[in-house]
Amino acid sequence: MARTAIDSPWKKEAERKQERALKREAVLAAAAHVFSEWGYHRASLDEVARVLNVTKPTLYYYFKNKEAMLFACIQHGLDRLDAAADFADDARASGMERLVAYLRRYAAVIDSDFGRCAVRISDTELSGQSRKKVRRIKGVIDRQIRALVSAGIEDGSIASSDPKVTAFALAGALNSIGQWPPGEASLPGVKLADEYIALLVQGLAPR
Amino acid sequence: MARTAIDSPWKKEAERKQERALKREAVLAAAAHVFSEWGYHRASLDEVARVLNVTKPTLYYYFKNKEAMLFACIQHGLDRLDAAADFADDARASGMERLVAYLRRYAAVIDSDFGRCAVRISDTELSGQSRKKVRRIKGVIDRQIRALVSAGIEDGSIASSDPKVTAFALAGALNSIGQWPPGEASLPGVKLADEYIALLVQGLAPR
DNA sequence: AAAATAAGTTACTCAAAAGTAGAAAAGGCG
DNA sequence: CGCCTTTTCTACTTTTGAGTAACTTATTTT
Repeated sequence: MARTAIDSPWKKEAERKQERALKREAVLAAAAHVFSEWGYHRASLDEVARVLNVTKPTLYYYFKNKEAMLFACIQHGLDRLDAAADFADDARASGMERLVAYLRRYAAVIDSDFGRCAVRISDTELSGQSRKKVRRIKGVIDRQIRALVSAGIEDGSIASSDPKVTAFALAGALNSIGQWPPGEASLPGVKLADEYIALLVQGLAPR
Repeated sequence: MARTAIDSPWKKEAERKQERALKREAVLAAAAHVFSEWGYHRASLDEVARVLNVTKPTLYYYFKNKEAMLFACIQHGLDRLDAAADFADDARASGMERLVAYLRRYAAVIDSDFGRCAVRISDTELSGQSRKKVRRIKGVIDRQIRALVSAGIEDGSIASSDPKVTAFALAGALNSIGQWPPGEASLPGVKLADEYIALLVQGLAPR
């Protein structure tokens, strides 16, 4: 008779590892929520713990320290922004179409706790190596946007004199969505993002 | 023989009051510089004092506490943004022309320490009455932009479906100029602002 | 010259929040 | 059961920086 997978102690260990990973993620989500609401310094770990119905030392069982939590939050947010590129890889679409698809996804990410962390909290809060990593990912994202702008210029779907500045301006405009205090908006995030993007695409001047 | 104005004790008192006011302004400028560079919480008053070649208690001779300094910085920045409206009162100009003039001035203010303080530091750092005042001024500025957008819609120089959202998006896009770390820009602030504004006016789509 | 006032300093207190040591549950496993 | 590992807690220590008390020095006024 074969041993059942359920009875295997190895399985149990994997399960526990998974539970630990889930709890770690829960800590991270709570941290992202509190950080993005209060800012990094005003956010206390006691508050993060309270949200999770645990005590502060428990958090330290999952993360080395407060900065490690912030780094993980920002990195996760940036990774999701980076992954927005997957929405822009339709080879048949024009540069403009791909850019707009990218930006819509980008805006959706920013309208989340991790996105707000990535966009609103200065990377100068991080020290040394972490800051370097964050800056690298930000550079990757910037180049993604720039590449889409350039592609649009090439195929004639976008007019821009300077892809670098345009990319920064686009990111900056969308990032400002993350500044809206939740509730102030009075518009669902997606609707708001579409209005922003429409402005950026069409411009203020009548056509 | 008449007593000379120079010997008048009253004159001297006025002079001293003026010197005190100048010093207070110097403290404020130093605070704005340090706050906008490090953020409110990471900025220490010891650092502000060091910049001025004095010691921390001296600062308390000019301001009640750290929050009062922040409030004054933000208020001053917002007042200058508000005053940008003076650049938009040419009655012969179209709504679009007046809006662009306003935005150019707005961007110039943001590219200063006080502007960066006003735009980057969350008003949730302030408590009670101060926050209320700041929010009021922000509301005034928002309505100024919105009014210009509406005027442009009326006279046909601006195309927009929603002045409220458009005003927010414009402010958000320009505010992001304040996020550029000084030096990263590699462009003089004015040039950068003009590129931003050109994008907002013309849009990405070719005409 | 003496008194009063302004301006600034040294040397502290105090509070808040990060981070830690070590005990205590909780649960699996021989 | 009794041992071992994992997880969490209580009860601290430590650090940082805001804020203050009380003294010193310079200046002005009477």
